[in-house]
Amino acid sequence: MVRARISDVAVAAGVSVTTVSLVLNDVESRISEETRNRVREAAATVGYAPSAVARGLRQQRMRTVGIISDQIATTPYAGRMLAGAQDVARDNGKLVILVDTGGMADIEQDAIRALASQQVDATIYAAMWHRVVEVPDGLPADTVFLDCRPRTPGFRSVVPDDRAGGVAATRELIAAGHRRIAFIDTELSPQRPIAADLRHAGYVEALSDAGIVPDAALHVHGEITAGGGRAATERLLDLPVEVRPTGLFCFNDRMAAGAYIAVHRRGLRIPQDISIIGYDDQQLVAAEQDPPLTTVALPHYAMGRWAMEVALGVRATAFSGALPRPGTREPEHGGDTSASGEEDANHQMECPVIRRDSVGPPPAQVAKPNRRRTSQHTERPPSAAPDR
Amino acid sequence: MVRARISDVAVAAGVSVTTVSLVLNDVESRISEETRNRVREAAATVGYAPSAVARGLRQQRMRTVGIISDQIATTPYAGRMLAGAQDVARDNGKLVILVDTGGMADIEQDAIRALASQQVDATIYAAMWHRVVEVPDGLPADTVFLDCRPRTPGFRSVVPDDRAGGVAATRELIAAGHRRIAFIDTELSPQRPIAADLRHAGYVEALSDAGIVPDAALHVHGEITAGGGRAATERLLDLPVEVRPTGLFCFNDRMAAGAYIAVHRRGLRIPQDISIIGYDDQQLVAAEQDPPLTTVALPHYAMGRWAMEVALGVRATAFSGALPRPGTREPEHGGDTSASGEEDANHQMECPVIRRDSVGPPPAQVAKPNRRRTSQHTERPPSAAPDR
DNA sequence: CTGAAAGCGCTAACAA
DNA sequence: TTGTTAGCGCTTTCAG
Repeated sequence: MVRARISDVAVAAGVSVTTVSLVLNDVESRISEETRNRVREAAATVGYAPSAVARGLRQQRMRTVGIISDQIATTPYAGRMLAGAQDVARDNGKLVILVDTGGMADIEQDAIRALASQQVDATIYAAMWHRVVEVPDGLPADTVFLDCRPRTPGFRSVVPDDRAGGVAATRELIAAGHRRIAFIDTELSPQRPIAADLRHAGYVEALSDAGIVPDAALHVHGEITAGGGRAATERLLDLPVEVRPTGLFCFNDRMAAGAYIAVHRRGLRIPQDISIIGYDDQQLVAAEQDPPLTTVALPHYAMGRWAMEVALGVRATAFSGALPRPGTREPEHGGDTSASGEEDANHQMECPVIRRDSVGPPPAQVAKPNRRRTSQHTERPPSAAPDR
Repeated sequence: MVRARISDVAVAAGVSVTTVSLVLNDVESRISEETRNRVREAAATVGYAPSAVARGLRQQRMRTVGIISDQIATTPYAGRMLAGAQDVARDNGKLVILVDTGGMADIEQDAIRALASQQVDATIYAAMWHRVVEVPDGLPADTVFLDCRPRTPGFRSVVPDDRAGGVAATRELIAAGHRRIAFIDTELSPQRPIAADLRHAGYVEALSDAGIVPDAALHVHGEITAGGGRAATERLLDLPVEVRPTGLFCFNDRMAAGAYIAVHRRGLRIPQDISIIGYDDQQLVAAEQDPPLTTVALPHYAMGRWAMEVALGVRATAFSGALPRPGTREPEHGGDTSASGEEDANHQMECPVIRRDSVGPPPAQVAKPNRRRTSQHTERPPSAAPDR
């Protein structure tokens, strides 16, 4: 069976192709209702499916968007990012062409050429974990970066606000009453994720805000695995009891899972003896720890949506006006309907705390009694010097 | 800057568009080497990028393949399937258009229409976990089903061989010396995954082959979560010691993680006191258990490859000849180069056992001494009562 | 060895 | 209210 063309419908309906085109695309209502029905029936009976290719060639707009990603496979939460982008694309009548480059530069170049060839309406460059990326040659100027920040400025991008997340995680522990809070960090290798620095900065900021001076002994490092988290935690638990942390902020859930193992091996309980907070809210690991892990969620779905909304021009950003994006408006969708107004072109998305059961108050016997507790009322730590 | 067309290249090179087309597509070498170079230079200087859309319209072949999937986001290992498909597509010069339907029938219909409209060369219908699916109306007859089996026959499909995987898992335990082996199954709900029945069938088969009669008390059920696995395991551990299982085959790694918790809570050790084997080889959970979990891997990457190879016709199957797939051969790739020959159209892919540290020999004291053990020397535990 | 020209299926300017 | 027709950019047949 061969594809029916628009002319077949025209013949079947006894009208011209123009009429068919007008009717099927709901352009103006200058065609009589009767003709419209006749055309629609004819289209149905001949089994007409319009060719997006021919339409695309004529209109120079394919209604597709390309997503170039390194490593779709390696990270389990990458899917949520794609889902967010996908959903927005669908709501705007676009199809997604996905290319996984495996991080290889030559494949990346092929992908860029192929997408240009396909005349995609927009391009998203996605990384599967928050990092700084080199902008590949030939990438369209209006490309939106998802979960990564381009080294070259002038592009729109969205990344998680890892610093604020680090603040939130640390505050969660502080609010529960902890003062000795450790940060279980990744190693200081050159490929260290920038999220590590940001989360650590947030940790320091939150401590300082609470008048707690960060203790270098409580900043430990390990591989980004459960094993790494476990080893680092063991070192922390070896500390003398009066300096040993009562709260652990782990770089991610994977390391937190290792911390659980170390803590349980010592016969300590979570959160009665020690509180733990993770990061990532990784599905199938955070919620299924014993007890369920309190953590900070990475807003993958929301970031995917943001990137696609910006790429399609349904959400304005600081660069939107400056960028050459002609003919992208969808007449039938009424243009910019997002009331969100203009946002920063480099967006940082909030990482919400997911409260489960691994954070509680610190054990009573560890809370060092405050020596000069004369008329001390509010949270004023003895260690905080009034001035320097 | 406006796209350069082929005519721009022709003008720049001082030749006709025909020549440019011939040169750039490496068609016959009837063009002189000198002209070829001139054309290539001209193309480079004007920054020519051919339009896949115009080419597609002319050739009626877009070199794209559509993948329709329910739920790309929900399962963490789905990515590997897409990666497999993606890699094969790339090696064959195809681009992947991915549509996530979220399992909604109306969106699915839109997706099918949209892909037909895009004139994709092939279509893959993927589920994110092994199940039987209804074939949606309008799906092309040559669609390949990935990780699911269509209810209507006549389509090509690939799924994991869960029965053989169940056999392999159970044999792993039997080979280590276990005789009392439990199967921690999912619940018997109507939406029960077919993998559960298959793995259980494999379990029964392996036991029978080893001359062990399956004990109904050792077939327990729970939710497909760590909590479900934990509860089921606790029931098993409550059994009198002489009937209590020494080996646990869990429906999946998630439930196995729950089994770990239950076992550790009882103060038992893995694998010294009890051996555990999972299923799925779920990244970031199986390998990071303490001890690392022995499990059966789901061959997602290989299934993704298989589906794409079959969809593109680079791998033959039983239905290949019968199906109407005209004009799909790639002249430049020399057609069918896969030496694998004709395969069954409904392929079952092997699930390999991943050996880690959660399976060992059963504890000696539990091994009921064989009554007629006349000349037995090794491993005779003193605590074992000669008879009951 | 190279070029002219038809046409893939559709939209949209212009005519009627 | 409807129809004619010129392309969109490319490949490919057929002539030179």
